[in-house]
Amino acid sequence: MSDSRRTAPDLDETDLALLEQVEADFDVNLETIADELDLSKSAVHYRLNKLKEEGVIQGITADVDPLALGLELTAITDVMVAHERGYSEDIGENLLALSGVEQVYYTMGDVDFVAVSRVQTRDQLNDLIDRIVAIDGVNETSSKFVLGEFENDRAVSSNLTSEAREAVLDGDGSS
Amino acid sequence: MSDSRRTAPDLDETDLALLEQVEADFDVNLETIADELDLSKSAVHYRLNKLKEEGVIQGITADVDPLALGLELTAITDVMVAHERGYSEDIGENLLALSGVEQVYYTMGDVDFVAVSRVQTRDQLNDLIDRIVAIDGVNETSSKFVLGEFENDRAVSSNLTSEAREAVLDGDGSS
DNA sequence: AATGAAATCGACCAGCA
DNA sequence: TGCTGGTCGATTTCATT
Repeated sequence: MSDSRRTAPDLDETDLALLEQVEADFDVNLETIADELDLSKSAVHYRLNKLKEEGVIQGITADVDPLALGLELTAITDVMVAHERGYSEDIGENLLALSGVEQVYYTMGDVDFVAVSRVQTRDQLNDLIDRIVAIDGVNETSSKFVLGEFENDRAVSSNLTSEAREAVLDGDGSS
Repeated sequence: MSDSRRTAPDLDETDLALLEQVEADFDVNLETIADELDLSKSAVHYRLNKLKEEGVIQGITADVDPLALGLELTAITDVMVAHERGYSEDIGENLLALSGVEQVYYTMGDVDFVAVSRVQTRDQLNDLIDRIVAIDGVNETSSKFVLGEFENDRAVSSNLTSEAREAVLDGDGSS
């Protein structure tokens, strides 16, 4: 389960602007970013390091196009489990461990888990659903086929409501 | 809608291994990767460039921890729309445009869209759902609260079944 | 597709506001 | 604490094979 970081660091507007930049594209000169933000290269570097150390930036990664690997079929599977025990964590891990499963959410309500999967062929999809059902504790599943995706490029920082932005900037200042 | 690339490039095992590396962590020396793959730095660089040009690598980005921005509440919302027209695309865009919405899937079945959202407070969540319902064409929604996430770090390349790996490596060789 | 050399960029340091 | 400017090592680029 994601259980990242304890300390909520307070960020200023420059940090937010920087995050928006690098969350969209890190494959540029530091100088380009520096110009954009009216900062020196060193200052950008300094802030980036801090953000990494604080865990705000969890990592720098390459984004791979699933279609380029032939993963043309996407499905969303609702998973219902037998509710007796505290096995939720295990079942979540088991779901995620299945190859093809990209993301697993543990949810409140009638549905216990939502899994997003990508595969190449209908056979693989069939097989994957079989493997989900075979997990110990899984009672029932219901899958939706994904016809299209609208993606935000995962831009967390550029996707805040104005209230949310303010709340981020209102650090408690206790550092 | 994601409609990325036309040409399905054929990749070899080195490309796949390289993708797995950089998809997990790009914040390292090229030499580290080169050592890992028994290649020269230049060769690594050459292949990375090719992968970027081919669109296999869509970009290099910083991954920001939503929790660090106070986005502690995640919801998955099923959206049902009025089915008369071909407005699906518009509705998808409208959903994604709402701040707080991170990802939108267009699905087959009883549910037409699935939206994943992140916000800081219950008020923001309430407000977001109101804004979803207010979109023209949206009929009904049903939301699940997310208690936990199991994430694959979005590692597309390291998440292939053995069949899928083989299918990727069986390029048609037409380049 | 891969190499090595030349130009460029980023990481780090000491010092400063 | 956050930033500056400069240095050195690393990376990108390009001509060459």
